[in-house]
Amino acid sequence: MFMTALRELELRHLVTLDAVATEGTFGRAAERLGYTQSAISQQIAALERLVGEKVFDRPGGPRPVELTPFGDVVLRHGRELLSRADSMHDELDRFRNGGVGRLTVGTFQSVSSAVLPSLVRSMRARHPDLEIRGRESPDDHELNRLLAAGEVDVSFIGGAPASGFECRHLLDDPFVLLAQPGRFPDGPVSVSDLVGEPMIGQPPHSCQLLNEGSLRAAGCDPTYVFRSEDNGTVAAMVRSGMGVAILPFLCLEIEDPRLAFHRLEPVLPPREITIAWRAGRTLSPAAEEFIELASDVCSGLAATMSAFT
Amino acid sequence: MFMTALRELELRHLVTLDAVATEGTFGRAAERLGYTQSAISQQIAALERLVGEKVFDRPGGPRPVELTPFGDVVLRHGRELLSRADSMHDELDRFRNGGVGRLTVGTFQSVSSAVLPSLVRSMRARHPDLEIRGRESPDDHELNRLLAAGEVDVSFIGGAPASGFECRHLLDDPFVLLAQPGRFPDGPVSVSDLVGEPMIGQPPHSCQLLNEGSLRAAGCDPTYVFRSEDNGTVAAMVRSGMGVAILPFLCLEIEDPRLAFHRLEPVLPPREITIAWRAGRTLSPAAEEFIELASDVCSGLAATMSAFT
DNA sequence: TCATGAACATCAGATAGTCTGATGTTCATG
DNA sequence: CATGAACATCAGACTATCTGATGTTCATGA
Repeated sequence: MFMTALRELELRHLVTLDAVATEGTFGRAAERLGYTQSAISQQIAALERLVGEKVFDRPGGPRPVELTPFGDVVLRHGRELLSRADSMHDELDRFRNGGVGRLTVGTFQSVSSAVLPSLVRSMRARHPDLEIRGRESPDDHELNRLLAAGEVDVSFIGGAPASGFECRHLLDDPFVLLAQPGRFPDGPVSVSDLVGEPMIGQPPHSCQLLNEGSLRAAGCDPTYVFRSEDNGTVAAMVRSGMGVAILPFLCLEIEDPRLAFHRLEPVLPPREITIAWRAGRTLSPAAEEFIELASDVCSGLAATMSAFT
Repeated sequence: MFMTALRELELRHLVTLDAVATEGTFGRAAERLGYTQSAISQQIAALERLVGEKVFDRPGGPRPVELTPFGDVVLRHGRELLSRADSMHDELDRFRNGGVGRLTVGTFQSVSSAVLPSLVRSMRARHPDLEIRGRESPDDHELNRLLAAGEVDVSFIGGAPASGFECRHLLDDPFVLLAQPGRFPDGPVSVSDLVGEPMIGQPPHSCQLLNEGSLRAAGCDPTYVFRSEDNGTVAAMVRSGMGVAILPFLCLEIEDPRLAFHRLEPVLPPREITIAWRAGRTLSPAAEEFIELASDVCSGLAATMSAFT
């Protein structure tokens, strides 16, 4: 709760006080500030009315004015206020550029490992003073909640966002089959060949639901013998021969020789990776730029991916 | 030199921003601040014009407004500005009371030893946060110069101050004769008895000139065989029998049994101790109070002195 | 002693900003 | 679809501030 006594104080008054104290006379201060002497006289009078005491002694005649001890106190505080206002102005400018502030991003595992590293590196390189934070959750609903609550400014989402959000499509992430090498011949595997195959998957949320739905639609009602949140665990289970897995491409460690991956036929509808924000809310320039950069990085990623699949 | 861009910013705008951000709606902010909703709307619009961006997202309909990221930056800085303005207000109040600030006092040796200790103790007791400084000089001209230059706020002066100053009389400090015990019979000594007597004195400035002039006027043209700035040295020379000295009473260490002091007849015009400040200059409340206290302390001292002489 | 000029104060009028009160627009809710 | 909450806008009154002209004070120098 802020006081009421100086509510009518304007920065202009303090700028004038400073100018007069620096220049020594009302006239020169007027010249410096582009006012007339009369205006300065009236402004100082207004300031004195506001603070309740004379801030200058006017010796009269052709002698310059001089700060009173009281005026000196006002001036010292006034200069602090002005320099705070200046730094506010500077920071607003930098903020308009995306250069300062805090950007909190919602994300989930595969984006965190495949997209964020280079994206954050680019943002940091452009704006070293921007504070970038992340909140990771495997669950789209949770990410939507964080976004709605304003706990994150933007969030990657593995699918279409809930209503009340706007989003931008970044990437189609195809589902691929993960199996032991030799379990299937090289090349695409038909969904019908998976009927009855024990499967490893993630807990039933977000893209896992999408993928199970697609499989059923394609005529394969999968049986899950193991579910884990952790993609590494899923891969390990597949390596051990416990079953096969269908995962979005971005979840894979494609260099692992102990695993083979196959395209599926028919192709399942891919997981769509988007970045979302609250509808109607003004985004910070940093967030706007982040979205642009994310789009660029994902385009690059899409090109790399199409070389693999 | 302060920037120009936010010169039209008023603290009122920031108070309003804070109120709306806290209350959540323009209407409640209006109620809190005693305005109408329309006024709040216009003030926020003015603020947005000044900073160049929207500070609130207005979702429309019956939903409350919400800060934009930009508005959040403005608010954070604005609150700092407001709290600075508050602390300025507080300090001005304390200053009006004499409680803060710096008070620099010009002084000379006998005042420093006889008057200042208890005076400074009283001021400190009343105003623990007031910073009290002193500048000592044996020469009234130097003290006047310090005063004129504003290097001291008030100054004790051993006589009438130069023109351009106002002063307050504090004390009449009588000149007394200092001699070896037995050199003169107890009681008053006639000035005529000092003719031809070798004398010890101070260098020819300030009260020393006053005292020599008075002696000559009383028919005694003194011969100085030793001059020292330091009253201790003068006393030592008298003790050693080199001569006698005429000094203001306040310069004496009256407990020294190796020295006798005598009133003079006729009584020489006393040294007048005053406290001076620049004419026409507003004094700080602390300085005003210091002058009052000095006056009190010196009244007490005058009573003590009259018991001795 | 007096004219001069520097420096601040004051006044009147024009202008611009801000407040109030009434009215308009938007939109979630039932 | 009517209601009501919430912000925007508008007109009019009022106030503050600026300009330009004029007044007052006072150190200086002829």
